[in-house]
Amino acid sequence: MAGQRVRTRFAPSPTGYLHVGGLRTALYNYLFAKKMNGDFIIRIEDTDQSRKVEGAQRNLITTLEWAGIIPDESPEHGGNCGPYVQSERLHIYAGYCQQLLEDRNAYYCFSTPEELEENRQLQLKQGLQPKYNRKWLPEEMGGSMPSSEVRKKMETGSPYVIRMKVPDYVSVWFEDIIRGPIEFDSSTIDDQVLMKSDGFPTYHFASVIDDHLMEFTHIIRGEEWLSSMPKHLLLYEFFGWEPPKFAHLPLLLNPDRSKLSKRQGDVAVEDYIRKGYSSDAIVNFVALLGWNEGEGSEKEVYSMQELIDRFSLERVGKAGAIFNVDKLNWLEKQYIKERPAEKLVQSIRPTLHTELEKRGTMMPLERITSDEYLTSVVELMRERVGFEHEFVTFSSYFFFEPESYEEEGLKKRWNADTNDLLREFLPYLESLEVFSSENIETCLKEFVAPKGLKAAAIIHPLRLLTSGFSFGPSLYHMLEVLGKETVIRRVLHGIEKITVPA
RNA sequence: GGCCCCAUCGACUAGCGGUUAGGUCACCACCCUUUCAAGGUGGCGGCACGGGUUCGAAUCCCGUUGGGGUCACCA
Repeated sequence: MAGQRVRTRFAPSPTGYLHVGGLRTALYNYLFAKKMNGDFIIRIEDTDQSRKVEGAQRNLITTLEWAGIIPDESPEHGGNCGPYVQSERLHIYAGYCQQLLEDRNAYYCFSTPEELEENRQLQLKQGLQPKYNRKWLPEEMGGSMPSSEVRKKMETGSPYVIRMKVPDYVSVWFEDIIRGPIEFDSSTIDDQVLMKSDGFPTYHFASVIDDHLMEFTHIIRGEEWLSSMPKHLLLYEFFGWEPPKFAHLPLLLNPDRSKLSKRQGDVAVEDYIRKGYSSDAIVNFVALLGWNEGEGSEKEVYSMQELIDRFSLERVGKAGAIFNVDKLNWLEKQYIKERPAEKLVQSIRPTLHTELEKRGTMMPLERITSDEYLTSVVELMRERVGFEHEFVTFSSYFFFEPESYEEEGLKKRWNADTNDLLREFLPYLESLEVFSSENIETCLKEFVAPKGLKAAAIIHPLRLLTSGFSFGPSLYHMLEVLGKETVIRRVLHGIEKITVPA
């Protein structure tokens, strides 16, 4: 094991969308592998045919790649340890199962689900812990079932499962990278089903076989798997394999501290993508949910590369963490503030075009879709938006005429003279040769000074008429970007429309 | 209920025997300012409890409480 190349895996079942908890598990696996110059692999655990969802595999991988988590091996990328889909490895499991049977570490069980349930109820009624009663444990393995009975059932073609024979009263011990030593008593665990009656392996069996065959050095997975460790460890022992190192991650929690689940908010990564979160922010946020670099670091914003450089499993916490959107929102803003304008421009274009198709604009199309124009908008708005799409939706006045004027603003900023004042100011604006923020500012101040008025008397109404809102970026800069024509048109139109509040 | 895991501000966390218990988000106030943001300054707010060990415990040990996970022919 020493000196071996690190290999980690993310092994989702294709039953739906990628859960944010799954994203974090995948991320930690990825970060650890990359930090150690190793490989990160995706394996699909589709041993439950009934839960399989069409397209889920594709979706899982696409979403991970969106997040920047690119596998070195996967069903879609290939690799030397394939196939990477468990339903294509059935013959492998069958072989290993046969070995277990021969070594008397596993046995056939013909109990029906109804029988099992009945037994369970009975035990419950007697105040006992529900546990398989080992009815079909053969005589030669210490049970009470004669092998003739087993053979008889076999010959009649009765459906069966194969169970592992858990040794009585042995202590199973291992050292978790995150949690330290953990010990279990085998008497508390059941004779786990290894092979289901449909011929498919259970998770426990398939994952142990594959983890070994695919040569993973570290298994990093959610805490919900901690309690099945003894079963897995016993299997490694049966086969005489050296188990990999294990790290069980703390769970992601709902605000009420239960395991993060639907019905208490969004849990699918796609939900957050749809809302407009960037992979930068999501990855950064999720990485910090359970990990920090410690040593007095006060860094909050990490790129993927920085995470790779600094990640370590030893610094993953033990306690569950609540998925709190406030911090995510803040991170998203940090990234928007830092992101190069070209990138922002590029990413808002699609939103802009769909909006333009829907609404139509009075502004020159070539101008408002130009790099130059969009860059100005982005620079003016980047500290004021929470999501990239808000460059278009939240500040739509850069592209469309205001459809209404904020009522609160009107009430506060309008008086009987306002319309006349604006009408009088218009020619001054119109006379500006160069419609720059500096010129607009001087012009406005020179207009207002002799009247003994404050600049605010005209600043606020001007903002209201040109944007429809009482808030926004620096007025002079905003007007410059909008351009003389648009500004004059909007003011004129506004004066017509607005009647002075009584 | 059995087994297992966990426990520092509302949230994410630093802390690994001696700190005025630090940072970030959120919240509040002030400053900056034409508005809104951004930014700056400050504030609010925490070691679950009880026993030990120790000259000294947030830190080590035990217990209590609380929370979570898991007990499937699901993963």
